[in-house]
Amino acid sequence: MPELPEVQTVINGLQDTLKNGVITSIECNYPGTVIYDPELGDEPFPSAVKAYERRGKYIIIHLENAHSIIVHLRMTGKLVWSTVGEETSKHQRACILVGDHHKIPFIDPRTFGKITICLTANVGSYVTKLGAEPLSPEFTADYLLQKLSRKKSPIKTALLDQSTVAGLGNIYVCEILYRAKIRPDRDSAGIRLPKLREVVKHTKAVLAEALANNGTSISDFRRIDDKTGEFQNFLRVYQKKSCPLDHPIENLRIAGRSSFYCPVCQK
DNA sequence: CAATGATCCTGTCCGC
DNA sequence: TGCGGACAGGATCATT
Repeated sequence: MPELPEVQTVINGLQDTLKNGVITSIECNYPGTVIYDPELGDEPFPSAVKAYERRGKYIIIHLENAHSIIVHLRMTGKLVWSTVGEETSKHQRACILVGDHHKIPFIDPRTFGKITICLTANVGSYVTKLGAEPLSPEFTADYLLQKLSRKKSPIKTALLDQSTVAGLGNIYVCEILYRAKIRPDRDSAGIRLPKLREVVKHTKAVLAEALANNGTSISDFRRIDDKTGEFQNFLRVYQKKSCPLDHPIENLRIAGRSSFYCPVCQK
């Protein structure tokens, strides 16, 4: 499940491999995976990469010719830097062709991932309703208090909502709430400022640690060279039987999502 | 307007 | 060994 650290890891990989290379075309191998904005101007390819950007879980590749490519990996998507001629995965849903000799297949068994091609000026219309970037100075306890004070949903659900904070998914929210010692089913609005400071502190810490470890590979996530990340080795509650203090972990279903937590450590 | 539930989809795992 | 069913879940859409 690619979340912020995994998405950033993919972008870091693109910066090391694709760099400012020329994208010659993007082929679509599964209906609906590649979306062309109706306002698209001229033929967007070929064009060299100008810059990379991440917003929440979106990978944004800006091209020199004022077009942009927005990639969302959803649950099982991955991009793998490859050489033309390498065999094609049966789960390849699209393919970014680079120069004359390279390709970046978009492999996504569950087919939820999307690649959108649009004018750079229109990127905002696809990357909408996103809250603050959790690693930015904008993400503070005061910011969270303002976002959560009127919410009726549990804290777990509120943190998964991309309009609260952009880039968190199920794994990291479980880990953050464990570190902040908050039960996932607690009422968002009832959490006071000192606790929210803990949430903010641990959010930034967990994401930074995961980033330093190239993300979490629970199932499908892979780096651009198809290697796994390493942060799965440091998870404390997600899919665990017991927490680091040896208390049994429970799994609560909240808003249809599994929520791993320690009933002893989290109140 | 906000919260909830269904939906998309396939590989994997479990029980019988 | 095989089969049916539950499960995994990010974002979007429809419904309450």
